[in-house]
Amino acid sequence: MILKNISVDCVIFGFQNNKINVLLWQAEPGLLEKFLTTAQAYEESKVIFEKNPALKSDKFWGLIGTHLPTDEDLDNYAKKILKVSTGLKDIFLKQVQTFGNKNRVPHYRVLTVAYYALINPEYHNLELSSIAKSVKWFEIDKLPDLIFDSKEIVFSALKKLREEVQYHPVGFHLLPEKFTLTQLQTLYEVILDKKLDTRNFRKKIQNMELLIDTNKKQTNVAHRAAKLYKFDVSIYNRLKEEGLNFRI
Amino acid sequence: MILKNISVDCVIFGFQNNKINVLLWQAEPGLLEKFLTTAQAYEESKVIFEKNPALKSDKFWGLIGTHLPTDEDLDNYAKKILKVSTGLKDIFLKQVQTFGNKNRVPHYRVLTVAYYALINPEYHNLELSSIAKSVKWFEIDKLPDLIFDSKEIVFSALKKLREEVQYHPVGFHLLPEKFTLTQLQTLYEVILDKKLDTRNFRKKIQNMELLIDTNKKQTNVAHRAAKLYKFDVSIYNRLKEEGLNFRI
DNA sequence: ACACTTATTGTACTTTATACACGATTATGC
DNA sequence: GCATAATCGTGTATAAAGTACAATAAGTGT
Repeated sequence: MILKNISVDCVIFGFQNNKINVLLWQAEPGLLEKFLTTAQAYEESKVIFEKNPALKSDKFWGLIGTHLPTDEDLDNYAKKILKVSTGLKDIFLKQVQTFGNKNRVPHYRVLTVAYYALINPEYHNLELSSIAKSVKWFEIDKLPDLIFDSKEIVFSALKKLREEVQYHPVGFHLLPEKFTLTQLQTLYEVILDKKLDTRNFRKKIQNMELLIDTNKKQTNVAHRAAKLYKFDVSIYNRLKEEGLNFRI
Repeated sequence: MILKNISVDCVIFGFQNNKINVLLWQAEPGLLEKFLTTAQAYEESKVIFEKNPALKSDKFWGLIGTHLPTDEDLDNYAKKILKVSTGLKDIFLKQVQTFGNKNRVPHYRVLTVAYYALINPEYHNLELSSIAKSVKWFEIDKLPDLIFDSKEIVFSALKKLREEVQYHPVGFHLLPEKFTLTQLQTLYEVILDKKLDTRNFRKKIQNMELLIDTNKKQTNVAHRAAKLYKFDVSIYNRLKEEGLNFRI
């Protein structure tokens, strides 16, 4: 059984080509349910799709999500959706908010609990996902038309990420395991939409003592190779508890 | 019609006797609905109560809230609940998160969208509320047993308030229109659960240029009367946009 | 006048933020 | 092998903000 009035949608962020990207899909009736839940829920979900022509449109992209089954915990179901749509587990995932205006979706009443996820580009394995054919990355400032209020949800999630990144060490989930200081700086610049001073940025980061020099360097770059760093997990965990100040 | 799987609950915070207080009630079947919605919804809600003996218990206190009707916007309905339960409107109100574990409420499946509200003690007019007889203030560290996972919801809301207060000018909603610097400091001390240095606190606040001296003083106090301040609304609004840094 | 209670204020020191520019290193093309 | 192109990596001086700390002022009540 599914809860017809409740959907769970994921705003999946990636960081590619020095841009924030969002993973979207063209909803195919019942596709997610096939991998996530029971045959009955699959059928129920197809009925909902049939009744709502707007949902079937292949002209519109939307957020990856589906109705919540009665026998699933909310947070955990969001994790499952991520697993099915990216092929990955143990991804950073956080609830954004619940959208519940009465006319946000035509013809039927549904509340959407939105989550956002951050994906490390090193482990993008979309080929391994169950719905690989229907999904695609879009740069955040080049989004296509989105169905219903999905664009509002994306930008609410982005706003939340932007706030979060200033006080908690979350942005790091968007980086590969080993990364350069320039990558880290660019990530912050992109999320905060602000140019940062390199020397001051490095001073600040290094004062946190969060980074460990891996003694490795970039290879195959046509310029001076940058050092590669990784995170000190124990300090990372402490900062996650205590918060950090990255209002720059 | 009401959405049987969705409830909206409000964690209403007040600041009295130098303590954070929470407004709770002993749910009476259909009471809120009577004032909020249609006769039909009232009947439906009573049926839900009848089917779930735990909901009728008068041994337990709980959060003020009810099921969401199909024809109400989510955020707006939370506002209505506040109006009915406190007699006040234009109250600070913010969504906390949605709680959706499958077994959080016995015998039926319900997601709770939680909000928190901050009430200015000057305008407590609980006598004027429609459900005045069933509600009561409790100090946050002397809560009674709460029904279901309500206590978890209260502390999630408190955590959210505690985070919010460090970066946005929200705590001020808990103060009367004119207040002393000592009141303001105590408020921060209570929310952050931390002793603050008076001189440094005042320096910090006054650097924000947020306060206006009303040229009035406390009366009827058996000691030197403190000056009364109010907020500069334009600077308050600017800080609401830009954020502030109150990590002390 | 005196005791009692809370309000108000300043300074020295430490830490953090900001503004700013050039030599070092690597791959490539000639 | 050497010039070029591209990015990497670093230091210092100044300003701003945070921290630690305690005496005097202004009311009320007796």
